[in-house]
Amino acid sequence: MSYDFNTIEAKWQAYWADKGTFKAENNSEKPKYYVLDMFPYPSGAGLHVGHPLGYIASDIYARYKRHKGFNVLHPQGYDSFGLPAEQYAIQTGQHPAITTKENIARYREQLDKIGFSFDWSREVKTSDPKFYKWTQWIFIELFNSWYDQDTHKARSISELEELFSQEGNTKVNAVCDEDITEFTAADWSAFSVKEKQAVLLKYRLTYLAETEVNWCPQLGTVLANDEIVNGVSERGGYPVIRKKMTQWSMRISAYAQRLLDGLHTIDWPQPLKDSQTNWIGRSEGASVTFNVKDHEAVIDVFTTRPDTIFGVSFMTLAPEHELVSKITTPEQKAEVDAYVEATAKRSERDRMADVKTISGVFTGAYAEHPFTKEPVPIWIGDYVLAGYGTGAVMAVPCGDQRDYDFAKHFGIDIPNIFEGVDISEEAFADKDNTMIANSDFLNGLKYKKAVKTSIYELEKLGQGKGKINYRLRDAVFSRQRYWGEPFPVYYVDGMPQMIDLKYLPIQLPEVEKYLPTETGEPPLGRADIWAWDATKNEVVSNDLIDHATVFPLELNTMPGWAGSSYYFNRYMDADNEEEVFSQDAIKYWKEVDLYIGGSEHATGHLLYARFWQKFLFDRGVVPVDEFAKKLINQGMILGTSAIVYRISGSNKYVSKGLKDQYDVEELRVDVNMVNASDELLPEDLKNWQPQFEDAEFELENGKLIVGREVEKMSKRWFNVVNPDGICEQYGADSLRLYEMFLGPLEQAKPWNTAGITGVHNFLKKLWKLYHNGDEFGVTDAVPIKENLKTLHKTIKKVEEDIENFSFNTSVSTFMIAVNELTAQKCNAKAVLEPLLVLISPYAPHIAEELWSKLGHQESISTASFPEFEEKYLVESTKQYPISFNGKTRFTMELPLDLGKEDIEAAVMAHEKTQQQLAGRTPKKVIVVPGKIINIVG
RNA sequence: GCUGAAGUGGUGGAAUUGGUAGACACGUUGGACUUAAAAUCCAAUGUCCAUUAGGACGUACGGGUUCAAGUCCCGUCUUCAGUACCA
Repeated sequence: MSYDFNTIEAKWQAYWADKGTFKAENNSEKPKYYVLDMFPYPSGAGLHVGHPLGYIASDIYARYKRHKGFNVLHPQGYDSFGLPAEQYAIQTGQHPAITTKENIARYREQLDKIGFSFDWSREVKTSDPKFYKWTQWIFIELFNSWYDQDTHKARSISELEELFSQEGNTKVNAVCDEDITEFTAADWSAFSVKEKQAVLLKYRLTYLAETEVNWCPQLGTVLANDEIVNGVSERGGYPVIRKKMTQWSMRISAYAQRLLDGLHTIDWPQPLKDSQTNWIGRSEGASVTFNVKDHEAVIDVFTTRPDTIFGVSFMTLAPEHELVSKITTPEQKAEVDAYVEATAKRSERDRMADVKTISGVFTGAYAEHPFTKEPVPIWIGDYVLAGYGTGAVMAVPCGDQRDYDFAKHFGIDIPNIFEGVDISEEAFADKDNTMIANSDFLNGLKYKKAVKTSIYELEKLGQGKGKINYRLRDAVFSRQRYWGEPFPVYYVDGMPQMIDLKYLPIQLPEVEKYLPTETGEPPLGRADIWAWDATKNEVVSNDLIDHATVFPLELNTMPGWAGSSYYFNRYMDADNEEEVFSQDAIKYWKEVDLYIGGSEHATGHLLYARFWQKFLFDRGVVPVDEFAKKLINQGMILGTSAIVYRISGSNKYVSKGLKDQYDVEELRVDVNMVNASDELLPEDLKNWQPQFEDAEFELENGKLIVGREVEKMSKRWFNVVNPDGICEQYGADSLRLYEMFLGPLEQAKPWNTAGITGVHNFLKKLWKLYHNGDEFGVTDAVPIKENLKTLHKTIKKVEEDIENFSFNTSVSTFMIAVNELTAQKCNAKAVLEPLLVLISPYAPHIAEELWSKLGHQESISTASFPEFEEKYLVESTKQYPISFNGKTRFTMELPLDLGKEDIEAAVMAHEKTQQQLAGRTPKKVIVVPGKIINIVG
């Protein structure tokens, strides 16, 4: 009976689906364990072999944990709102919901073939109204909250109103907009409803604000910082410009410090934590206020080096700074205007590409040094970024290289305030190893002391204070797109109003086209039925808008990260229609124990999800403030492209070894045509594409050998390998084993289909081990010692491997075990039965099949992982006495697979042992089979 | 520039964390079986010297610590990833 993997796999996949084998219960005697994958965006291209890598790893771990007696939650779903479906809709008119549905069906089919132990009864789709009802609800919760810096948590907005009516806003220490004016309790009660709403909006955790945004004209939308790569849009690579728009924003900056602190409590990869730390960008320093001479205006700057304040010889404002137009003198106006205009025109990309050119213009205005009262010239320069700090710097050329270069370039003074330091060539940025000089009260002080003293003196003057600045900006939450969550928001007299949970979800309206309108409004501006009747509480036709009872609805939609910021919690109670999830469910599952996914989400999804989790924690919705205890980034699987060499100007192809004799062009060809020896059959190439029909060949040793290149798996390189094909040809178990066998989970590694025969042969050998010819061959024979040694060594190794997530080495361990047991002619059930449980997480289908042949009625997933019994590994005790010439000379720890005989043989065989042992007791003996390597001590 | 990770056969990668370097697999070569192919099985496979026995050298490069270094320390080089005028 041969190993018929296609039949076996189809049989068990149907069995698992039918019996609901992997359905998790929300209560159990067993301890819980939650294993999660980052849910996929269902793209039209389907899965390639790189996509399931992380899913296979998490599936192995989930199945392992079930064997270890845990109640395992292992769900899957789809991040199904997004740009590609919308782009496709714009081009074809096809509704994105239809495209998305088709893509999901295709994904599901592909996923099912690999034999994952997902609990599909909990499936979520972010584009499903049943799901985005709760996305809208969380948005409303954010709207109804503010951040209290005294208690370090988000609180209900009604508590804030209470505070305002009792004591105004002067004592409230909230994270809020900067343009807050103070008011008393009396003022508050005198405010109109609209005025109150306007004030509260400045405090809410999600708020409307005129913000300068990254506008991408080609995509017709706003992009978040993490959606921009090298100054162009991540998707499409289109240029991005700065533009002011009224947008919803999320006050994530309120959580900057807690997002940093939380990193210490979670087991995530260090590089990922580092990039979040950099992204949040905490820096300690001081804010300093400079008065502008002959103006009412002041310039606030942030500096990390208040100790160098006496080294200030000029100030620089970002060209976009609001004071520029106010303070520029008439003489300088023309030059300044020209410069401002020039920088605005320059795209972000140009500005980044050229960081070396120094440019700037003097405004003609002067600020006053807070201590010396000397005039400080005010310049503008594009090396100062409007988006960081206050968009203005106090320039200390002797201590900062950029200020130094600027000063040199424009011939500005470079006063030296460092003791015994030469600054004739470059700035001195080293904080330590010097003392401050020429600085009045700071003279002779070292960095730390000087910082403290300078802040103290600034505070005395009322012109500065210690400050912690974060690079993290509030996150823009509006997108001018169709295929996203609609906001549950309508506008009365220009003020946003939330729609009550009772009437959610507010579903996406139908539109004729998915493009922005001619007047530049988002696609929802095309909807005819998109107004809110506040009496009937339903969406009605725009024609009915009367601004008394029927109002316009928000036209923007939410960004891609909205749904992915809490979906992991929704899985816990995915069908709940009353609540986002029940408190019972969330208190039982609490958080994700193991989260596996790509590192590209470091500063996007993973930061936003942590932010929402902390918010929901503050509001008592979730019991823990970090959503994932442990996270692993799986490495990308790369493609191994195949290259043929065409003699330039001809249609003749030469084998790789001959290419240097000619002037050749390289052409990528479909990797699936190439065999394990890099050989390509000329016939296959001729049949592949019409351009090769008449191809001629020059072979080496009768073969056409292709060149290889490792690069990202992509259609354009013809190096995409599809998992369905692999499953058909070798089976899902082979695919699963091979993906693990390729190398360490976290590492990037190239795919090469040829190598899969190794693991495939292993499965065939495994099958044979349980069979005797055509008969099932497992017996009740008593296992011999060697059998047990092999089994227990394998248990120990595999368990260690899984706990350490080194899945690649356990595949080798299985191969060794099966080879050994085959050589030992083992057919003992006592060995072969537990061995199946070990292999089952990796190759579940074959394990189920053999398990049922052993007479089990239940799925192997209910079996418990075998215990490792040390006694079969070593003869007696760990400290084993070694006798020599009839006398016990020393005891030693035995290597795992060595017995007493091995050691004694080694000792006897070692010529020098007698001399070495004469008169001393060795501390340690290094022994390998048949040989003593060294005696120490 | 900064931060992080890593350099081991023809290839992917092992190495109980300081103890036989190259497990396991691919590929290659030879052999068995077969009319043939596929499949399967057996053997060899780091480099160099030697007919053999055996020996020398070997984990990017140069030093060091140690009875013992791929592993620890110092210096150099290279590659990959992330980030970038952050005041």
